[in-house]
Amino acid sequence: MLHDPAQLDLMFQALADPARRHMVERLSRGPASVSQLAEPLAMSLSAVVQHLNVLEASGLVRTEKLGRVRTCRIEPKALRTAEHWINERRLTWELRPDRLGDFLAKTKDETD
Amino acid sequence: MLHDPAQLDLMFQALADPARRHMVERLSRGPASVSQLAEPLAMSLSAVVQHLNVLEASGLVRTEKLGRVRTCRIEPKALRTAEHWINERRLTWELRPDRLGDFLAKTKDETD
DNA sequence: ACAATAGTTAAGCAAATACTTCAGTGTTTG
DNA sequence: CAAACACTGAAGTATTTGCTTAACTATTGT
Repeated sequence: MLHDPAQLDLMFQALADPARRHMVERLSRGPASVSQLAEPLAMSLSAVVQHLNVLEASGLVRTEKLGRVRTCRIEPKALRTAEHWINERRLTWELRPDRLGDFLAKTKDETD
Repeated sequence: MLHDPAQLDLMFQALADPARRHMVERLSRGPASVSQLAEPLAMSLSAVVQHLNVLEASGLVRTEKLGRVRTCRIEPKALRTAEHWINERRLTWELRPDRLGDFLAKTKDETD
């Protein structure tokens, strides 16, 4: 389960845009067509398709075309990969011997 | 604990570059100076400073100057914010009533 | 068959990125 | 005090991004 730098580039880049995060957010509540994804966004359908291609290239979203409708869904495994990369760095820091005290204090009374 | 879109933009954008992830990775193992961060990277010190400014603007890294040395350290709270945004979307998807079966099956035998 | 629907593709453009080099600014050290 | 050190900032440049419009390709409904 090694982290491929190129895929991380694509995933974080994909998540760095508010329109694309909006699309991911929508898809987290269930599959949707391109037009459904486009509907709440203030931009052309063409722009939405381009964003969708970025998401698909990153692996965060998978799409499938049936007839004239392209149905999009989230790929939880990819989300998990991005999540995991961040989590590893955070824990490496928080579990350092000299920081462990701070960490335990924080997790105890959940002031964080 | 609402997610500020602009900050998420900056954080994911910051993480979308391999050099900046390398710097975060280094910093997760402990604080470092600018030159120490630059040492393993094949680019000018000036470029590294620019990357560092991106990281600092995103809130992922905090720096402090003492004498002529700028010491950089990771900001775990910011990492957690990014991590949390992804985690929320993934769980929203995985805990959908109609998907719950799949999710439970997967977490049970850890095939994932 | 015809029109409406759903999406795709290409071209073009302004703005943002990821560097470079070069010329500084303070800060230690000998 | 002078040289080395650790950055810092500005300017320039090539590439990438995030759109737009417009023309096009399939499907589906009447």
